[in-house]
Amino acid sequence: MSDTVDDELWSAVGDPTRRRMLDLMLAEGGGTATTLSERLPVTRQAVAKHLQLLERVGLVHSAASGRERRFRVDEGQLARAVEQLSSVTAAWDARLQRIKRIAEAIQRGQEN
Amino acid sequence: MSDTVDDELWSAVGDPTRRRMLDLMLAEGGGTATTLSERLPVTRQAVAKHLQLLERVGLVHSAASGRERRFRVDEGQLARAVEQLSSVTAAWDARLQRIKRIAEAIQRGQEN
DNA sequence: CCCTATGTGCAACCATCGGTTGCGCATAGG
DNA sequence: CCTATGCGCAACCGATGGTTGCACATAGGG
Repeated sequence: MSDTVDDELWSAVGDPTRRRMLDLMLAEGGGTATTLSERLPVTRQAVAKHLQLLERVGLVHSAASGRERRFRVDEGQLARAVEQLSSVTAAWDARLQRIKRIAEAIQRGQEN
Repeated sequence: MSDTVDDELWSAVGDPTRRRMLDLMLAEGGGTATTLSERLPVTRQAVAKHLQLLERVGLVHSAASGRERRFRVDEGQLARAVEQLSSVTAAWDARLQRIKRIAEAIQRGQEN
C-alpha cells in the first residue's frame, strides 16, 4: 500500500523546472546549463544546480568537452522513475475506486 | 507536450509525508492533526502545517467540532491530481518508447 | 599573439518549506 | 472547579530553489 517509492527519484522529478529540463533534453538529445537556461524562466546558475542534483540521482550524465559541459538524460533511470510514478498513481486510483464503490453501495442501502 | 500540469497540486502530492497523510485519511475516512501525527514519524505541528497546505490546494476540507478539527479528503480533487500525475507519466512513457524505437532502427542500420 | 567574447564554477545572499520546541488558550469531563 | 487534552501561534533550524556577482578557462577573430 504505502509507497515503495524511492523518495530521491520522486522528488527529483517532482520539481517543475527539472521536469521541463528533462523534457527539453529528451527532445533535443541533451543540453548545457546555458542552452537550457535560454529556454527556461530561470538563470543559468539555477539550471546548473538542478543539473548537479539530477546527476547525483543518476537521471542525467555529463561530459566536459572544451569549455562546455554537455548533459544527457539517462533513459533507463528516467524509465525507472516514470515506473515508480505510475505505480503510486495506480495505487491511489485503486483506492479511490474502492471508496467510490463503497459509497455507491451505501447509497443503495446495503452496507458491508 | 510540456506540462499542462497544475504545479501546486503536483507538489502538494509530491511530499512523502503528505502522501502518507492522504493515505491514512482515505483509509480511515478522515482524521485530526493529533490522530494523524500519532501514526507518523513527525510532530503534530508538522502535520498541522501540511493540513493547512492541503486545504489551501483543495485536497482536504476541515470542520471544527468542539475543540477538535476534523479533516476529510476531497476525493474529487485527489482524483484530479492523480489524473494529472498519470498524464505526465504517460507523456514521458510515450517519449521514451519513441526514443527506444529510434535507437533500435539506427542499430539495424536504417536511419530515417 | 593578444584580446575579447562566451561558457563554467564558486560564493554570498534571500525566501520558502519541512521540521522542531515551547507556550498559551479553549474546551471536555471527572 | 480543575485538570487533561486538542489546538494555534511563534521562534528557530537546515535544506532547497532562486538570485546576483565575480573569477577563471578556453575558443577564435584582429
